[in-house]
Amino acid sequence: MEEYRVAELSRRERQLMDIVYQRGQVSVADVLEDLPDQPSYSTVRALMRILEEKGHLTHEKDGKRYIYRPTEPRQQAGLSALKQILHTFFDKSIEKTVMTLISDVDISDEELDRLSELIERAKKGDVSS
Amino acid sequence: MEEYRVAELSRRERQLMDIVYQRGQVSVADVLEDLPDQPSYSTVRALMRILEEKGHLTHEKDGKRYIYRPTEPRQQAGLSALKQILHTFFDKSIEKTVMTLISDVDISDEELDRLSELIERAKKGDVSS
DNA sequence: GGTTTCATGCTAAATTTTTAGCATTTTTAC
DNA sequence: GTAAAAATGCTAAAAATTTAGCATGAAACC
Repeated sequence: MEEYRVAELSRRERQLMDIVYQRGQVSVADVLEDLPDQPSYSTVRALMRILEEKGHLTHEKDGKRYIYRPTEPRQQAGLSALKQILHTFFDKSIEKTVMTLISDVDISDEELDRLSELIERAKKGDVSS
Repeated sequence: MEEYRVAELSRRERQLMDIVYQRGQVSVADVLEDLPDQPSYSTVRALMRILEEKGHLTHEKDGKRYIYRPTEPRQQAGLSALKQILHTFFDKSIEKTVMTLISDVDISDEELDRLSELIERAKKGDVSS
């Protein structure tokens, strides 16, 4: 299986893969719906085919249309993306990253509580995700 | 000032901006050094100029060469990048994101401790970054 | 079954991106 | 000051990406 390397994707390809990962699975119509500018149906289909050729997508038939899914699992692709950002913007520091998350992104008290628990469990060596 | 929207960058442009953000400031030679494939000096310079035209970079003279910096601060650009990833891969959940960070990225016990403190302080309403 | 609808398959043109060459300018060294 | 070295400025070609058109095939409706 081809690994999902966002760095190797073109602008549009990246945009489509983001939609695919965000939705989990998509039809061409779904993708078109999420694109802020709307290229033609043909355009999107051509790109989906290219992404499939490159190994980033697979499809199966659902009635008369294709449903596309990423070949690399969401969790794994998300991890790669996070690592990239850690390296580029946060000196590979998880601390700096989490700091930014909890101070600059809206977060509820409940979520903070769950975060505490998460970290306490991690301290005890329970790192099941 | 032009906001740094990674989604609007081409493949190479993104690659260069990543190097700029990772290093903080760069000369053309620095960038060239960090590129895995090495295009010509002219090539990199042309791209830096384009990025400057688009408002993502500025330069100042250092002796006889240019030193480029991002116009948008690193912290802010990092936040945008994180938000994008949260949306695409983690259903906008900080919890899911941090879970991935602490379970799938190498992290020391000391770092976990500092993370705890960080979150405890945030709970008390201290969100200074 | 025939027709309509809605999807894909394939191809090629338009545009954008990426690249490098050569001229020019600025600094450095003598 | 002059020459050499090392940078930038500008331009245009090559390559890749993005786009859409038209042909074809499958499902839905009557």
